[in-house]
Order: sequence, then C-alpha cells, then structure tokens
Amino acid sequence: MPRFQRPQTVAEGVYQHLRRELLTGRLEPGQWLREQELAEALEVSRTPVREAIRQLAQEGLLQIEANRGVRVRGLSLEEAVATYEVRNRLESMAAGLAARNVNDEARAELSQHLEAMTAVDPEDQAEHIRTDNEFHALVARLSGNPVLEELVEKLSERVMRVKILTRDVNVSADARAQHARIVEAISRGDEDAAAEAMSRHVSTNLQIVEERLRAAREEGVLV
Amino acid sequence: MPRFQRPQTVAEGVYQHLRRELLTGRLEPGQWLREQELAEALEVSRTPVREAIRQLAQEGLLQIEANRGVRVRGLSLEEAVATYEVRNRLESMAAGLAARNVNDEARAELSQHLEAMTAVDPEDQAEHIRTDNEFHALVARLSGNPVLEELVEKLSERVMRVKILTRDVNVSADARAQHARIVEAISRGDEDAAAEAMSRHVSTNLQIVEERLRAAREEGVLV
DNA sequence: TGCCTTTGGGTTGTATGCAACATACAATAT
DNA sequence: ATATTGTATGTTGCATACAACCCAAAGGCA
Repeated sequence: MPRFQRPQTVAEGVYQHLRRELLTGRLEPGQWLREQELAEALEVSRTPVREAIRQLAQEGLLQIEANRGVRVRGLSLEEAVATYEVRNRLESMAAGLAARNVNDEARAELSQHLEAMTAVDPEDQAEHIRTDNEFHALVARLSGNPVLEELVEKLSERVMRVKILTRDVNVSADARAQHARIVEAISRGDEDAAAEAMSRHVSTNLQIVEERLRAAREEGVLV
Repeated sequence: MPRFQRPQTVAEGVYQHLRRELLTGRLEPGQWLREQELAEALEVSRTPVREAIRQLAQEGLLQIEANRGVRVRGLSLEEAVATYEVRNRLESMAAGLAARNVNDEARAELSQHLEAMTAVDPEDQAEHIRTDNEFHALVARLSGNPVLEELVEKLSERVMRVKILTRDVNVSADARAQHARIVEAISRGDEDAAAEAMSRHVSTNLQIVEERLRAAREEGVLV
C-alpha cells in the first residue's frame, strides 16, 4: 500500500490537477477549456474530465455556459471585497468560538503552528500562503462548529485565488504579530479579543489585496 | 426562446426532481440510491442522473461513498444547531448591511413581501416555508454582497430540510411580529437594530427546531 | 467449528459513439 | 444593401458498453 495518498478515482485526480492549475494561476481568467483537449492531454476520457469541471464550476472557479463550454472565471475587485467581508465575519466568529472552547491541546496546536510559520522562508510565497491558510483552517476547526469550518474552507479557496493572482503575501512582521495576537487571545480564552484580533487581521489583508487589485485593474490584468 | 421555463438540460431536470424529493422528505435519511434505478424511473440514462447526484452531494444533501454508492444524508441535532449558529451570524450581517444600503425600492419590496406573508393560509405548511425562505433570501440580496447572498442561500437549503423533517413551521403571531420588526429596522436604516432583530428571529427558530429535533430523536426518527 | 480464500453478483467508474445545440458564414430574397 | 434563412462545423450533452471494484456468501483448510 502506497504511503502517499493518491486519488481514488480518475475524476478525483483530474479535479486535483485542474484545481492546482487554477489556484496557481496557470490558467488565465476568461480562457476557454475544451473537454476533449484536456482529456487528451491527461490521457483519460472525457467523462472524468467533465465530472471534475462540474465540481470546479460549482465551487466558483469555472463558469459553464450551456452547450457552449466552460471558461475560467475572472474575478472582479467588488467580488474580492465581498468575499473578504464575509470571511471577516465568519473567521472572527470562529476565533471567538475557538477561544470559548480552548483547552491545552488546542493551545499546543496553535503555538506549534505559529512556530512553524515563523520558520518559513520569507521568499517562498507558495509555502507562506499554504501555511497561512492552514492557520485559518486550524482556527476554524477549533471553533468546534463543522458547518463554520466547511464554509471557511470553501471561502479560503477563492481567497487563495485572489492572493495568488495579486501576489498578495502578507509576510511582513506585522502579519506575524497579528497571528501571535490571535493565538494569544484564543489561548487566554478571551472571546472578544480573539474575534477582534482576527477581524483586524482579515481587514489588513483586505487592504493589501484591494491595493493590488486596483493596481492590477489599471494594468488591465483583471476585470 | 420559449416563454415557459423548462430545464435546459436533462441533468438539470433530474437535479430539480431529486432536490424536491429530498427537501420534501420523500427520500429518507440513510436510504441508498442506485443510479440505474433512478435512471429507469425517470426514463433517462445514468449519465445525467450521475451528474445530478454529484451536485446534490456537494450541496450536502447526499453522501457519496466511493465505489459503493450514494445515500441520503441524515442530520444530527448537533449539525442542525451548528447550521443555525452560522446562519444567525450571516443573516444578521445581511440584515445590518441591508439597513445600511436601504432605499425606497428596497423598502417597497420588503413591505410588499411582509404583506404577502400575512396573507398565507396558516394551515399551508409548504407555502409558509417557501415564503419565509424568500423573505430571508430577499434580505440577503438587499445586503448588496453577492457572496453573502450565495452563502445564505446554500445554508437555507439545509435549513429547509431541517424545517420539513421536523415539521417546523413558525407560524405564530410572534414570528410575524419578528419579521415586521426586522423590516422596520431595515427600513429605518438602523443597522444594529436590524442585525439584532434578525439574530433574535433566527435564535427563536433554532429553539423551536431544537425542541422538535430532541423529540424526534427520542422517537428514533432521526440520528 | 472457525477462519481464510475465492468466486460470483451487483454496483459504480470510465470510455466512446452519436445526437442536440449554438455559432459563424454563405446564399438568397426583398 | 440588408435582413433572413440555410448550412457547415465544432462543441457539449446524453446514451450505452465495458472495466474496476466492493461485498457477501460459499467452499476449503487447519
């Protein structure tokens, strides 16, 4: 039995592949995808490709036009802002709940993750984005509310896309300090402080992304 | 273009059919669905059935077990509570934003909907649930945040399922009063009051659902 | 008997052929 | 010349055949 987890089905594999291509920005917004072409490139049939496309479409990464095809969804500045606003509300709720339910195990996980993040090479964008995402997922999990956790994860996908397309990597010392403050408030069990700290953190990130998106728009890179 | 609205694709039709069956509780939690059987019953091939199933699975109504099949998802009391907690947060956010962005058109839509709801026959459960859902969807739309709107809609699906399975129909005069209070606060442009009113409303509904779910659990109807 | 192996039935997962649909362009009529 | 209709082409949407897989039950072996 292989130690690594490889896709159980071909469709799952295609999904993972396309998702990666989309999130890393290798596929450009507006670009048409043809099932046949993808199937040939990946050496599978159209069926699993279709299935993967449908799933990605429902997650908002692709847009299906009936009987015409599927294209990579662009993202507008307005949509990005809207996403961050909702994310702000949900993640501060998660942080508050995490503070309420905190215990020693949670404290250990949080501080451990915090350390791991400080150890990341500041030059390694992808790694930074990955660990940052893990941090937010961790807080969501510690909220103890599975529905909330799921939603945060769903939103993080769009957020990740925004981050990568805009090269947003909040690697500043400020970001680290914010993370530390969140962990500290949760560990202390201070609900309001935790929610407040998370809210500020997300707001800061929104500001960064907003600036970059404005710049990108002026360059005509995005819609 | 035809004036009447029929599903654009067969898959869409199957999706609508199954969704209806699930939301109205005609399909019981835990029950296995076989693609072949459904395809024969609806006189279509397995392909569109598969597509519909995948979509419903991602929406959380069905659960796929790889290479084994798909079954109707049950719902636990804990999950219902978790859903309502998130819904509370999101919908009160929506109400607050709606109050912030309110204008005459929005005021008109809200009062119009309020009237329509008072005109519903108190005996007609299904109609009541439908209009109530429309009300919440309307508030979400008036928030002006499309992401928020989408999430509220997604959650409302699970909520609707809870409502129907537990026969929750908050038709009391109290519910009407709460709706009126929400509309009033939004129309006045009072963000905090609108958010507060919506939060109370959702909390009330949660209490009702919680009681029914406990009763149902003791009867062994649900998980 | 009790446990392991094997084999068979039934289901999902994948491949492929064909039909339906949307678009672009050419042909025709006004 | 313009608008309308016909037709060609490429794509998705659907149907169906086949392969892979899971599970249960029967059979073999200690």
